[in-house]
Parts: sequence; structure tokens; C-alpha cells
Amino acid sequence: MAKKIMIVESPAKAKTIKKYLGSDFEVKSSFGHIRDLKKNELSVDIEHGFKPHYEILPEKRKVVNELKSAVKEADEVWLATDEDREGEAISWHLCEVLGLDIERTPRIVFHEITKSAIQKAVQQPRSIDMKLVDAQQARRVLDRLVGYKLSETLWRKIRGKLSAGRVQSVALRLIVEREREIQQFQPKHYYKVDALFEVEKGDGQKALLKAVLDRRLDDRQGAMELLQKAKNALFHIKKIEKKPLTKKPPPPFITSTLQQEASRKLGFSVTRTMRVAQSLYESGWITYMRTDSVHLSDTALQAIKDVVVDEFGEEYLQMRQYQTKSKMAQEAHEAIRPTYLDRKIAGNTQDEQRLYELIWKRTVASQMADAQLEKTTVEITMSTEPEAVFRAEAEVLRFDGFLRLYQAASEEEEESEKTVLPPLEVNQQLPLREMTALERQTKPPARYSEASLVKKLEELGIGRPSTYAPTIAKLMDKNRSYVVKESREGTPVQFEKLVLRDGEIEETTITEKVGSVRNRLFATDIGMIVVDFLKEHFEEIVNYGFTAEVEEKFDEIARGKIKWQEVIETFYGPFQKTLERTLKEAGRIKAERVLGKDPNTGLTVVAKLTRVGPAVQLGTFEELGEGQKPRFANLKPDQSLETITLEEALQLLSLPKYLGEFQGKDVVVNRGRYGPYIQWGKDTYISLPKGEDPYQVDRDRALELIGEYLRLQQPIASYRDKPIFVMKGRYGPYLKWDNKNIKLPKDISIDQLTAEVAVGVVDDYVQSTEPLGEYEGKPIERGIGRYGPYIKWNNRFYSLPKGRKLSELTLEEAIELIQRKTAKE
DNA sequence: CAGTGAGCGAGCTTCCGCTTGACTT
Repeated sequence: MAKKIMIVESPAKAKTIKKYLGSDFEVKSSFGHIRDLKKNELSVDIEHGFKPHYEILPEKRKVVNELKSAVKEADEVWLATDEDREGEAISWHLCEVLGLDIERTPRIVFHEITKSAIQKAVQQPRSIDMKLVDAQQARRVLDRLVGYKLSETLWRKIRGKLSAGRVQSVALRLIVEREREIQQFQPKHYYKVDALFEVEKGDGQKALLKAVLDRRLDDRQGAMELLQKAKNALFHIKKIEKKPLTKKPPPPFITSTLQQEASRKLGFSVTRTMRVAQSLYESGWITYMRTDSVHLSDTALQAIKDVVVDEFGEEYLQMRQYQTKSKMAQEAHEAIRPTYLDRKIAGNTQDEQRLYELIWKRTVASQMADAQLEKTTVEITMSTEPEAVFRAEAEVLRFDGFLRLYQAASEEEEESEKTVLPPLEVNQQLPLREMTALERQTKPPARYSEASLVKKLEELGIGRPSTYAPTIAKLMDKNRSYVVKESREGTPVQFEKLVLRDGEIEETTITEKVGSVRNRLFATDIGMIVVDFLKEHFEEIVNYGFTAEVEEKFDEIARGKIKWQEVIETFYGPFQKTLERTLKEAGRIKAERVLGKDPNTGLTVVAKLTRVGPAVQLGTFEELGEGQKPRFANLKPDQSLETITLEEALQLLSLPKYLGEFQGKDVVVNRGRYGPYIQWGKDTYISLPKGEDPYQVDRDRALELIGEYLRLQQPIASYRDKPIFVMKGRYGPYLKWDNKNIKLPKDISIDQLTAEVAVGVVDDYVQSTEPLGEYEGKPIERGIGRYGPYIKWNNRFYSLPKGRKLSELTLEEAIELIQRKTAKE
């Protein structure tokens, strides 16, 4: 029998296809691209029609050799790489490298991996589409020219190791421009007014109805006037409006939406989401995770239908096929869905199980009925102020539909308060219980999170499912540090609160933290400098529409309307002129701002980007003369070269501060690489507690911290002849004993910790982590991990049910736990 | 764990998109 081999891109895919094709074919994988431009040089011959010089990717030599010998043995080679530009190019490179005839090698495509789709594809082989390959070559050559030429310009004009490119520079621009908007934002204060009315219920009880004034008041005077008028006002219901509302389920996941939902609901970074999804894919639980298509195969739809009808009943079923939104989508795959819809749970780790559950719910919900709601709006008027209208809103769920299974998370927390309304009638008079005017301030636009940046990039058609996560990682990479991901505490702001109750207006001031954020992307000074430079000299390329424009050209190449070299030629001519002009005319960027003079020394204070990051400098090299070095102080993470003031700079320069001697050794407070610390003598360093301001630390405070440090140096007690130490770690206080870290129970604070209590905690730990016993001749071990207490048997982990303590778990219960989980699988 | 920061200048860096391991902890 003739031997046939088929080559696909992914080994997991190869395995599945093999199953469907049976013994006719051997299925091999190329592991993605096998050939590319050389890494250490431009590798595009500009003089000779932009001819690319390809080489086998060094890490793919082994795969290529294996493919070569497999091809030698075979009578027929079939190519089944993905149905898109990149997939077509991979097939072409395979032909070139494996010596296959481009015209005669059968090439098949399918965009779902089901038995029928594959069998159908095998019936309709075609040959490689060189027009599509050329579109890919144009894409590749353009990205290389833009990327390497721009990066080299940055090395010469700003500093080495920096990079720029069609995708990363636009992503960076988005973050930088958002950062600037926030810097320039001036918050406006306003007053938000709510009223609390009493409503008689039928049973003689009173219910409360909260309504919100439908506009914001500009100042305190306006708020006060309204509350004054409310003292003698009558309130009437003017209108009750009921509107039906339908909510549609969201489409099944693609890469970008999975990253967004996993970020909001599970708190995953985009990299973590992709790592976990990859693992689920390799285990065969989900379809391919790098996709831009919302398409579901017929077999999947049928399986989802069965699940919906089984679990929820016919009335919850509403089949639909979704349309992919993005114009840039290449749709080589299905949406991300479970491979077996009847599996509600899959995955080994907790991360995998949580992500799988999310995918399962979203997939099933996509074929469920719309939710039907009724929205009621009540308008209440005020007799003494015709302009004032109070509004209460409530939503009643008439039919839950898909909401029974899946609720999409929203990016910003919902602020509107939706209450259940008591029975109400038009013209009904409502007694006022209380009216509150609370001062608020407007918020600047939100900084991007990883996931919201992905969403924006996708809207702009920039980047591909396989590059979203790596692009973001690249912006944060150490060699560039264009962007940092940080959580920041807000700053306290005082707000006035006016409350009218029982005819009296009470005024109070409350303090609230404004602008706290978790895991947001912040532009750094070097990020801003690079964007400014690119915008000034290469506006066309960092323009948000650049990718969309060149994509149109690539489409024309794919349709055979234009040659790829022509597209590159048209772009490169003007680009090269701009490059030459920039290299000649632009000076070397030295980001430096003179802030003023230090009143004590008369020396100039400068803010600048040094080799090791943004800093302020006291005295210039000229001022100080031969052999003298200026003093430097690094900027704090929330400061920027663009906005730092002389006062802030002088404060930064006030450290290191000498605080006298203690026990004959110098005490100094300073800020270092790892935050603020106290140095005592030559080699004792004591970090300040988190959040403490080093500029406020005086001698008394320093000695207090040294005292505490000395106490912690001594063991608090000993257990089984080994010392117990109290330690302070990132996640709070803990005990160290026998090289093990033991967390303190929440109800024990470090101050009230006595020797007896410490021994007790260690004893408890020892009791609950020694093996519990044996099951089938293997020990059952116990331990406390990141996600709580667990038992471990036969190299597998079993989480304890919520609330169960390790020390109270009996052997019988443990065995039952193991049996139950084993039975499930 | 707790430094550094200019100039001088050789030698290094870099893109986007398609795929997973082979290394550590």
C-alpha cells in the first residue's frame, strides 16, 4: 500500500487528525514556521527587489530533519497547515525545504477539526496559492524593514537595546497617550444627591425607596439650596414607566475575549490565561486557543443543544451562529470551546479547572435563550423646585434565559443602584425620610489593563491572537521597560457630606481614597520619550490606522491585483528618505529638565533619565569641577520626569539622612533598590514597613525599628529542641521552625504572641502535616499550600472541603475523599 | 538584597507571527 504523510502545524492537532484519518495517513507536525529571515541581519536585499534570505530556524533543525526522512520514505506528501496567510506560507516553506513540487503537492484546508470536515477536505485537495504566500512575504518583509530600521534609529538617537515595530509601538502609544490624558486631567468637584422616601406597604409596614437626582450639582451652595428647599417640599410620583428589555448571550470565546473574561473573573494575566489554555488544549479538553473566529462546528452545536435541553429544558434553547466582528480576522479555526460538551469539569490544576468551567459556561450559554427583563423607572418631583427630578430604577427578571448559566463581567463596576421597588402609584405622595448631598469628583480615563489593551488592539486590527500576550510582555521587558504593571494606592481626598434629616441639615467631612488601581499598565519616562520621538519623525507608522492600510495592500496581493515587491517599494522609498533625514537632523535625545537651584547649596537641580532610570541630580559636573561627583536620587515609581517639581526633587535628595549613633554604630535612613530601609552599622539593613514614608522617619522611629529587629533576632521559643523564630514576610508574620515557614492564624497578632502560643502553633502544624496513615499501602500526606489545606496521596493532590481543618481530618474521611475523586475520573 | 548615574567608544541589541519543549524554581 502506498505510504502517505500529512503535515499540520501543531502536534496536538496531528494526534486528533490521525484518529479521524485512520491508517491511510501518517500525520506529522511542523511546530509552526520552520523558516524565517536571519535574525542577526536585515536579511532583505533592498537593492535586488527586496529578496528575502530565509534560513531554517535554528530550533527547528531537528524537526526539519525528521520531516525530511519521513518524506523520503513516503510516496505522497499532503499539506494541511492552517487556512490563512501564515499557514499558506508554512506550506510553501515546507515545499522549498523538503524539495516538494509546489504545483503537484496536494494542499487541503479545514477550519474545524471534526471527522466530517476532514474527510470532506481530503476529497477536495488544491495546490499552494502563491498569491497568498506572497501576501505573507510582503507582511514579513515590511515588519522586518520597519522593525529593524526603526530600532536601529532608536539605538543611535536614544539608547541601545530599545525596539520599535508596527505592533509594539502602537500598543505603547496607546498607553503613553492615556498616561498623558491622566496627567493633564483636572478633576471637577460636584455633588450627587439621593433621597430616601418612605412608602406605606399594604401590611402597615414601611418600605424605603431610594431615588437619585437626575443631574449633578456644581457646588456646595447649590447643594445647600436644594436641601433647604427640600425641608418644606412635598414629593409626588409623576411617572412610572415600564419597559421590556432583552439581553442576548455573548458569543463563544476567541483569544481576546477569553483573555478579557479570565482577567476580570479569575484575575489572570494574559500570559497566564494562554499558558493554562495551552495545557487544556494539549490534554484534549478544549479546541485551539489562538483563534479569532466565533464559528462553532455543526457537531459542537448539536452537542450544546443536548446539554441545554438536558440541563435547562427546551424553553432555554435558542440556537445561533455568531458573526466575527473584526475585519482582520483570518478564521482558520473554530471558537474556543470544550471538545466534549458533556464534560462540565476538566483539567488537572485549579487554574485549569476554573478556566475550563468559564469556557464551558460561555459556550453553552451562547446557544441559550435571551433573558427577558422589565425595567421600571419612577420619576419623583419636588414641589418647591420644579427643576429637580428624582429617579429610581429597578429591573425585574421575567425570564432568566442564558443568565441562569453565565453572566459576563463588566470592565467597570456598576455604579447604578438597582433596588426592588415596593408597590407604587402615579400621583402618590411620598414622605421624605432623608436627603443626602455627597461631594464627588470626576474621574480621569482609566489606565489600560493587559486585557483592555488587548481589546483595544483587536478593535484597531493590530496584532494577532498568537501575539497579544508576547507583545505586552515585550513592552514590560527589562531591556526596554517602556511600561510597568502596578497596583497603586489612591490618594486621600476630603469630601463634604450634607444630610437633611428631621428638618435639620448636618454637615460632615469624609476622607476617601481616590484612584486606587490594581494591575494597571503605566507608561514609564523612557516609554514616553520613545513614543514622542516616533510620533515626531515616523508619524505614518505609529498612526493607529497604519496596520489597516497595509492590510488592504496585502489583500490586494492575495487577490493577485498587485505584486508584493511593488507594495514594499511604494512604502520603502519615502520611508528610507525619512530615515536618512532623521539620522542626519535629529539630535541625540537627552531627556533633561532643569528644576531650579537648591536653596542650601546654590547648586542646580536637574531631572534626567540616567543609564539606570529616571533620577534627580544635585549639581552639574561643570558646577562641581574636576573629580567631584553630583548626588543622585531615583524617582519614586509614581513620579515622572515630566511632572516632578523642585520641592519633590529636594525631598528625594534629602536621603540618605544621618540619624546619629546607636550602640556605637551609625544609623542612616535611605531608599534603595528594594525600597526604603534603615542602615545600622556596616551590614545591618532593616526594611521599613510597607507604606511607611522614609522622609518622615526620625531618630525615635528608627530606634524603635532597630529594637524590634533585635527582638526578632532571638528565638521566641523552642520546640523539639529546635528554635522558633518570628519572621515578617510579604504576606504578614509567620514562624520559622526547622526550615519550615508556618503562617500565623489570623486571630493571633504579632504583639500578643507569647512563647506558649508560638509552641502551640508549631505543634498544631506538626500534628496536621505528619502523614495521616496509609491507603492501599501508600502514605497519605498532609500539607498547606497556596490554595489552602490539602492531602497528597500517590503523587496527587486533593483539596479539603471548605471549613475542614487538617488536624481534625480522620483517616476514614481522607480515604473517602480519595475514593470519591478517583471515582469521578 | 540596599550600587549605580558624564565623557571616551568597541561590540552588543532589534521586528511579527506560527508552534512547543528543555531548561530551572
